[in-house]
Amino acid sequence: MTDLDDIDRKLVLALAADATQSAGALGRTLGLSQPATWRRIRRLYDTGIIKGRKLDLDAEKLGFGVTVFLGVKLATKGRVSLEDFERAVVAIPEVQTVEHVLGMYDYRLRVTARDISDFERVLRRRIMTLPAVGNVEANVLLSEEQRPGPLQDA
Amino acid sequence: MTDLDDIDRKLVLALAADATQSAGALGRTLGLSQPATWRRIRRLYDTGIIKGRKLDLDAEKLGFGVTVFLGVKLATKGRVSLEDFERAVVAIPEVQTVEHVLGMYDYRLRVTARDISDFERVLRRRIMTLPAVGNVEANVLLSEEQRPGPLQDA
DNA sequence: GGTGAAACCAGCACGAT
DNA sequence: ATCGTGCTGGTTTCACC
Repeated sequence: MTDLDDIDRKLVLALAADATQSAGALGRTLGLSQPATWRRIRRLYDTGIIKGRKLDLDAEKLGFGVTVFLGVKLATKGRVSLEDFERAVVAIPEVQTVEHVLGMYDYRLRVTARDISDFERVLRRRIMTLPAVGNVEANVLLSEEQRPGPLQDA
Repeated sequence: MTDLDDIDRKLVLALAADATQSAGALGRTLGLSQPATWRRIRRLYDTGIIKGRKLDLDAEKLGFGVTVFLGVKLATKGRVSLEDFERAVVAIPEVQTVEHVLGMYDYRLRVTARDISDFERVLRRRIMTLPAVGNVEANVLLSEEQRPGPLQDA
């Protein structure tokens, strides 16, 4: 962990809500000059607290109307099984996120497809044929809401 | 869905990989002038295909070392139950994502905490006391990988 | 889509507190 | 150690063709 002062925390919060804001605009709302604000942001990058900026895309408008979360339990799980599975799963373009987890499942996948029949194709031809795959459970995404996270009152 | 031409698709792909790139730099690699590139990016914003730019933060460096996915099954689920649950759950600062899903669970929550004992506090005092909450299943995040998504060959 | 230009911003000096 | 001022080159964002 790295400790941040009050201003850094406000900067991270403001940028987390909208990373488009400029250093000058942020500084104005915080009562800081533009270079001072910029230096703090750069320091947040340099220390790795901010890893980068990512686009927030509308999957539906891009033609991908179906998002499904898959919980995958491996049938066998030595070191080789995990590595084989991970290598194979990241080669599937429809897989957006691969989460290695501990609990009822071994992996959690976020899969996106054009429609339900497209998803069936991905499931049957790509997911079910993954090495060492055991039980698979699916949850179809209806709606999603992102929250600022626990930093707000930290 | 909105249809994009080849250049727009390349723009979205390039920006999805690194949203820091300038319109000028992108235009140079695509053989387009800087304002033309910028107009295309702005059109992607205006049509809502690009919803915004978000920070990619290192939760661990911010002092939140534990991330847990919770699958929540509601005990009762009329319209009121869903609304009550959603209203209560978005008020918990540790909840980063609320996903309404169809399948074995009704909701999937991404919860982040400082450590395991901090997570236990959130689970016992905030999650388990949510209105209409039934069965809860947990998966602890070990590692996570983001992929570009299926647009690459569309 | 291109060109040109204005306003703005990033990024780096230097000096002050 | 960090802020502020002043500056330069690049970027955004507007004209108009």
